Formats: sequence, structure tokens, C-alpha cells
Amino acid sequence: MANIKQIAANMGVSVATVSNALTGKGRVSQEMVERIRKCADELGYRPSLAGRALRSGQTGILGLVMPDLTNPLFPRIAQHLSLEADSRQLSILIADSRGNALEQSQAMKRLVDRGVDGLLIVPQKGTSPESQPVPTVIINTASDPRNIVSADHAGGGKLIATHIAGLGHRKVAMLGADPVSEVQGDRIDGMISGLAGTADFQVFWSQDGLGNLIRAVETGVTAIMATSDLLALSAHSQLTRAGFSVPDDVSLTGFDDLPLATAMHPMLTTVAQDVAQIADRAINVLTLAISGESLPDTGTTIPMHLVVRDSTAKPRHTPKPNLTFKQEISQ
Amino acid sequence: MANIKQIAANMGVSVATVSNALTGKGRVSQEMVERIRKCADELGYRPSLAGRALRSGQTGILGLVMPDLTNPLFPRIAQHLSLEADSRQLSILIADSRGNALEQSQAMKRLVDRGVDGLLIVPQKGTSPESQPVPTVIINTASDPRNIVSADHAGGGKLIATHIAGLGHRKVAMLGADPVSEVQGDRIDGMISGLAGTADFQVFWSQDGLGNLIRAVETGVTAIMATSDLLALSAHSQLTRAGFSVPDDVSLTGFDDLPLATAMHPMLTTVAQDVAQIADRAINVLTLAISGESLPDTGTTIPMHLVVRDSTAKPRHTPKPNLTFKQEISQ
DNA sequence: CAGCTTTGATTAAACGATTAATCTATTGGA
DNA sequence: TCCAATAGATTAATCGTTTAATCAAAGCTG
Repeated sequence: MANIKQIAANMGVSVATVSNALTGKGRVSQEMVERIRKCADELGYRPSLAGRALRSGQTGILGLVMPDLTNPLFPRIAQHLSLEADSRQLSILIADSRGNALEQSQAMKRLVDRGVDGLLIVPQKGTSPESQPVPTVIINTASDPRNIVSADHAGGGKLIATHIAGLGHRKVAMLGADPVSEVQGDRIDGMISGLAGTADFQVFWSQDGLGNLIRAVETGVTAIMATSDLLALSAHSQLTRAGFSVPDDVSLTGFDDLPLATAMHPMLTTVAQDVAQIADRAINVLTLAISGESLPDTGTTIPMHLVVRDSTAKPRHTPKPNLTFKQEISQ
Repeated sequence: MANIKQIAANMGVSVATVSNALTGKGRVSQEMVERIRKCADELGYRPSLAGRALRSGQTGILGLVMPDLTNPLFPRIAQHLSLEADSRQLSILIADSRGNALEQSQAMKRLVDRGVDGLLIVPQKGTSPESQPVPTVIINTASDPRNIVSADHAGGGKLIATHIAGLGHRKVAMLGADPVSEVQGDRIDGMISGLAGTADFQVFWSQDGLGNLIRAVETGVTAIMATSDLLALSAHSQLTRAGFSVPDDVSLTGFDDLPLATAMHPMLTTVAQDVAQIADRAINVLTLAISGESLPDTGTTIPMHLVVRDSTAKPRHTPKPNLTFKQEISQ
């Protein structure tokens, strides 16, 4: 492996001159710069990141901590983050916080020990990652005060609920996976605000089983809004078993626009987040913070957009609002 | 940030003694070792990986190159790899080869420039990653001669086909996504061998559309074996549209056992790979290679296992084999 | 032409850890 | 008592890069 010293020896100059020529700093004659560049090319010189890191104190590596790498959204986030990082000559080290706050904090420490210049954190549900000795960008949801960038989960919920309400549904259900999750909470809050009082609603959690949800459909619910596509698929399978057809008997919506949304039949109406934009913003803010700027004290939320497909339709018969059913949240 | 020099100053000894005490090398009195350890703890000393890397030439970082980070299997691979790496004090840098061989080779180069000690490559379909200056472990399929570790895709295909044949199906179809993929090719080859001549079969590719597949069902195919769960979901939705019921009219199988396999209705019979074991083996071989051992000249294949659920059943009526249909491979 | 600035290069220190080589007591053996 | 062996520490070099400080020569000004 060629190093700066060998180039210097080859050219009969000092290492400082080579370094200056290659980095464009200091004072080196134009002619010398070109000769050194050429020589470096010929020797296939690649600067040692270790040497540079030692000298500069920066590694050019960012740490990414995900709550659970099997989260279906992880691939897309990782991909875009990796793309953005590449274009800035940075690399991304991954870590899994394995479902609990302790592992999350250990993962963060490991990455810091590794010498990452900054941290990108998608926090564990219901946790607030402690502050670290390196700049940290939290990717979560707008309602988290420590959040730096996020999709507008509440806005997405509002979009989908407005769509459902606009179709004329007057008795609807929301389906979440875990009430502890801020993201899902915000999505549901957004849905509620999107209904704008035009429909009765009830919230179900899949951890309690889907039986109650099916019973609700039997008693007149005409639309189900799930907080994830996978959950929507589960609901769809239960509805099918119970003899209900989507969207004829019940409209159904998801969240995130995963590949399965278009593989299902009917294809799922859902809401997509602009992961590329989130990644771009996250890396931008983080690199600025690394170079000394202070983190913004208020988070950016990236709008979501509605993807209307075949799983939503006008309700077959719009039942009269049932007052005993109104605004009640199960849990 | 505390460094070795500060500890040395604090204790009134030389840096060499501190280093020796902390790494357990050289000759240091037991008592001194303990005092130095204590002092290091108190100062919150973390060794600088950059310093160590510069001296030793090793970074403790492995590079992971995936063909497409949105590959549904990526999360699980990444998770287990990350777990195994952690337990060996290693970290994982990710890179995306973005669907083409050029980007794949660039990603590999970037990682090497970054100073990774070794490379884990899940190759782009139909490509053979060129050799790199660091040890490289290729995770692919057994039929790839450069492969070091893989799931037994052919074996998995055989398992599922044996299951289907055992149920009594005599006219079946395979559904793949891309004929260029070695993995899918091996899965299908395995299926064919699993049938052991007991059934007629035909192979379809989703890129040609699913119309031909449906027509095949209309003309008597009673089982469809897909090379991925997502593909199975697509097939299911088309079957439903065409009025066929699974598994009453057609049996359907997937591959990989993704979360959607249990969210579907009926729950999907599929085949699962032991990603943990693959990750373990991959990292083991790689770390050995990094420490000087030579790579095994023959790959290890990790067995898959069959997960029987509700999407497969005996055929309703076993049609007579149609000889014109026999052993013909479309595409 | 003396004095000053500018250009183009070099010297040497620094980053933090590891380690071969060296040095100094101390212990043991004969 | 003297020499050798050994334990326990130190010295100094090294990994590859950056950069402040320095220096020599050339160019410019009045």
C-alpha cells in the first residue's frame, strides 16, 4: 500500500509538500501539484483513513441506531441514508437496539467508542435516548420534543382520514399495534383530527387480538384505518375469514406503502413517507452539527402523501351514527 | 477524552506500562495492573480506535455489501450479522450496490478505502464480485463456485416440492421473479428435483405478468410454488380475482417466511432459512481469514426448513397428467 | 542596492496506541 | 561473594497524515 512517504521519496520532496499538494492546502507550485497528483495516481495511492482520523479527530463515519433492524421501514431508511452519506464521503455503521432501552444506550456507546462523528437515532418506542458526546440527530415523530426530523405521521393520518370521511364513512375504526409507540399514537391522533367530527370512531390494538375489530365491523363499522400495511394485511385476512369483502363491505387502509401494499388484492390505499427527503435532511443537519453548527431547536417534519388504490370505496349503506359508540377509545 | 498519556501522568508511570497493563501484554506487576485499571475506569478511559488502527493496521470494521438494501431479507441478515459482529467487538459498515455490477464494485472499493478488515458480500444477481485486497466472504447460493456460505436454496425447493408432491399434486407450476437470479434458479431446480418426476410442471416468471399462470390454473394446475413470499402474495391476489380459492382450488407456497406469511389469509406454507446460522458462519469464516487462515475452498450450505401452514392442501381432484404439458419450461 | 514581501519548499511536532529493545534492581544459585 | 537470571519498569520508534513554524530564494519597491 502506497503512502505519502513513498510518494515523497519518489518525487524527491518532503511529505509535507505531498500532503499540501494532495489536499490543496499550503503553498505548492502548480507544476509540482500536477506532478505529485500524477505520481499518486500511478502508485494507486489511497490516503489512510486511520492516519487522518488520528490527526484530525474525525473518522467520517456516522452511527445509525435502529430500534429493530427487522422493522419493515429500516431497509428504505438505511438505503437512503447510505446514499446520502456516500455523496458526502461518509460511511454508516449500523447497530440494533434490540427492542429495549438498555441495549439502545449500549449500542450508542459502542458506536461512540468506535469513533463515529455523529449519531442517527430512530428511538425505541417510548424511550428518550440520553445525550452523547457526539452530535445526535433523532428521527422520530413531531410530537417528540427531542425529535430533529420526521415524517409528518399525524399529517399522514389526517390525509387518510379525510379521504375516508370524504367517501362518506360515518362509523370507522383505527387499528394500531402498540399504544406505547409515539409514531402510531401520532398517526391515530392525525386520523382522529382528519375525521373532523364527521364520523364515530373506536381505536383497537392488535396486541389484544383482532376479534373485537371484527365484531365492530359486524355492528356497523364501514372502514378500518391501520397504522401499518402489515397490520392492514392481517386485518384483511381476518375480514376475509369472517366473510367480509374489501372494499365492498369495509374499506381498509394501511400506512408506509410497503411492497406488499401493491401485492395484495385489493391493492391497498395507504400513505407513503418521503424517506429520501428525511434521510437528506437528517444527514444535512448532522453534518452541519459535526462541523460546529448547533442543532435546530425545533424539528422538521416532512409531509406524507396519500396513495389511493383499490381498498377504499364509498360505504354500501351509511348507518345512522350510534351515540353510545361515540369518541370512545378502547385500550 | 482521557488517553493513555493522561493515565500514565496520573499514576507517575510510563505510557508503555499503562498500555501493557491494559492489554495484558508485557511484564507488569499484578498490583500495578490493578491500580492502572482502576485509574482508567475513573477517568472513563476509552482506547482510541484510530490510534490502535494506525498502529495495528486493523480497524475492527467489516463491510457489508447488499445488492439492494430494500431486499426484504436484508433486515434479518443485517440484524444477525450485527449481533454476531458485536459479540466479537466488530462493527459493520453498510453499502448498497444499487442493482448493478458497477456500483457493486465501487461500493466494495469505498469500503476497502475506508479501511475495513474484511468484506461480506451478497452479490448482485448474475455477477461475480472481483477479488479485493481484503478477505471477502460471499453469501450466495451453493451453485455459485465463489460462494462461501449460503442457505441451501435448492434443498429448500426440494422440501417444498416434496411436500406438494406428497399431498398428491400432479400438475404444478413454479413462479419466479427473475431468471437471472442464481438464488431463484437454485430454488426452482430444487423444486424440480423434489417432484422426482411424480408431477408435471411449468415455470413462470412474474416479469412476464401473471396472466399465463392463471391460465395454467384454469387448465388444471393445482399447486403453485413461488420463489418468494411476496410473489406468493401477488399470485394469491390474482387467484382471488380470478375466482380461485387457496388452498381449496390451488395450493400456494412461498419462500423466506417473511412477516407477511403469517399476516396473509390463508397463512402461507413456506420455507425458512436460518439466517442466524448463516450470519454466524459468515462472520466466523471472515474473522478467521482476517487473522491469517485461508478461506475454505468449498462453501458451506445451511439447511432450510419447511413451515407448513394453511395455504397447502390435497388437490380437490387429481387430473390425469396431460402429456403435452410435461417438463416444459417457459421463457 | 538595501529592505521588504511573496513564493515554494522543508522541518518537526502532533494525534494515541503498541512493542521491541533496553535498563535497573532484586533474587537465586554455586 | 560473585554472576546469571528474572521481574518490572522505561525508552524510543513506529503507524500515516496534517499543519504550524521556519527557512531560503526570488521578486518588488523606493
